[in-house]
Amino acid sequence: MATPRFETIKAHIESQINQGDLRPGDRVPSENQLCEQFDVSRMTARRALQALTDDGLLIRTPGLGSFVAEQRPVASMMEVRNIADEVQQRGHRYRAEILHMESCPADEQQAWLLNIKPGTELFHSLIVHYEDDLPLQWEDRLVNPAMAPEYLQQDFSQSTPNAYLSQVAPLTEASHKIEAVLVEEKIASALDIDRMSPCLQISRRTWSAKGVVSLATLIHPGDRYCLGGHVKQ
Amino acid sequence: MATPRFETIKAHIESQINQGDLRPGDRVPSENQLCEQFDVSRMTARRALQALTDDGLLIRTPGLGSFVAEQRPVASMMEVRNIADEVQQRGHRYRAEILHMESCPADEQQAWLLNIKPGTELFHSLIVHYEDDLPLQWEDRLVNPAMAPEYLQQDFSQSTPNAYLSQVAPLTEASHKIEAVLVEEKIASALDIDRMSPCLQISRRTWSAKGVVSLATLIHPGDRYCLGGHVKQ
DNA sequence: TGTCTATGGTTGTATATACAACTAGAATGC
DNA sequence: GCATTCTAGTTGTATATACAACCATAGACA
Repeated sequence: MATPRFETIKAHIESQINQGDLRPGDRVPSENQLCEQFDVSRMTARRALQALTDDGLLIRTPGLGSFVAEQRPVASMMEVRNIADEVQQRGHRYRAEILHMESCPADEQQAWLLNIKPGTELFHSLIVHYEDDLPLQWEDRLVNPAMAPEYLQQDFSQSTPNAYLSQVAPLTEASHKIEAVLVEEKIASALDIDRMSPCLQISRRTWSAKGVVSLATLIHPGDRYCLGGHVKQ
Repeated sequence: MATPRFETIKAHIESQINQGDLRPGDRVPSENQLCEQFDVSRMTARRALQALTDDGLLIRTPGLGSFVAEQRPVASMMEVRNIADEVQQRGHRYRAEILHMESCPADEQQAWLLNIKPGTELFHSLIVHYEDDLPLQWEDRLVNPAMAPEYLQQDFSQSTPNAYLSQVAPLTEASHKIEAVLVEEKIASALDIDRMSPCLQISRRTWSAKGVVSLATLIHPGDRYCLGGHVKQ
């Protein structure tokens, strides 16, 4: 039983939604219809629909049926977004300045966080992201070399580490911490702000199926960036 | 079938975890043990355990059993949490100082945000929340009087507006904005911080089934509070 | 015409059962 | 003593079945 049957059914419906064959508001086959279509028991069909509901793709109503959710689930701010896309979606020009990019041995804490042995070489990048000519984000990132061996060879002037890493090691898990901080002089000058202006600091650890991928500290000037989100139910 | 049986079992285990009868790492009764204990079928017991796993309270391993998760899941920051519960869960004493509590006419913008007519009387509260004797949150809240007519009569020295509102108008939707800011002198002194120290400001609009309930601005000293979260898949 | 009552279809809950995959520890054989 | 095999217990998947709660529609009835 390589992939469970309910996963197959789930994937089938999910792809129909993604490809537009099923549009928001459309009715999805009922549990019994799926039973016949895939030759499974009702509990199995049900499990597929339930999983899609948990993911926010479907809305099920007793007596009525299952329908494709009107609003695709809003990217919670927990979702790891790509700042280049964000900037371009706002209609501005994105560019990045790479300050630092090298391999260095992991100290005790870094090793623990990345789940590697202390002293192992890890990758370190330091990048400032710009919206037009205004610095928008300071990105300090440590990368588990086992997960992305080619990391240092990438060109991050146009793409972003985020985009690259999600390609080579699709993330399955992430933890975040969000704080308001003041920053040291080096960062302040890179972001072109006063040392006394408050910044939003996001510390993020990401996992792929095989383990910890990366450790990132993202710092935004408080007056140029905020996090937003909208949740239903 | 008022409350499903699996909900009962889930609640039972959840309370055991919350009360410390079951500690992180502890083993939870197996599916079969729960079957006997609650006189239900295995699928029902299983469903309770599965729900707890989805909530991040348990970790289940084939061949081994189900165990209380080491890390209590951090509420997604999208989730509207009750600061009183948060403080008490950390084992500290919660108290609140009510600075202001009255009804006043809605101006243009407030009316638009609360979806009421300009000039309508709305409720306004200003509360500082303490962890032990340290100010932890400045809460400036506007409430749609149609949703909670008794709002001004409540005693918020022990409970919180949050808790009260979620009782009288269970929320179905919320939108958030999170920023890093500096605060004015009045707020700084109420929070007992320097005017130059960065703060985390959360602006939150909440809906119930019947419409917009409330508009809150929450301000936390940057060095005393942060938002955290962990997402899987 | 309008109201009420079945009826069929849907999801929600629950049971009893079966087999597969995995783990730890005990029993066995060398 | 050591490695291997077996076994009991656990979770994961799947089936077949049953009844309850809910909804929209069609039909009966006034």
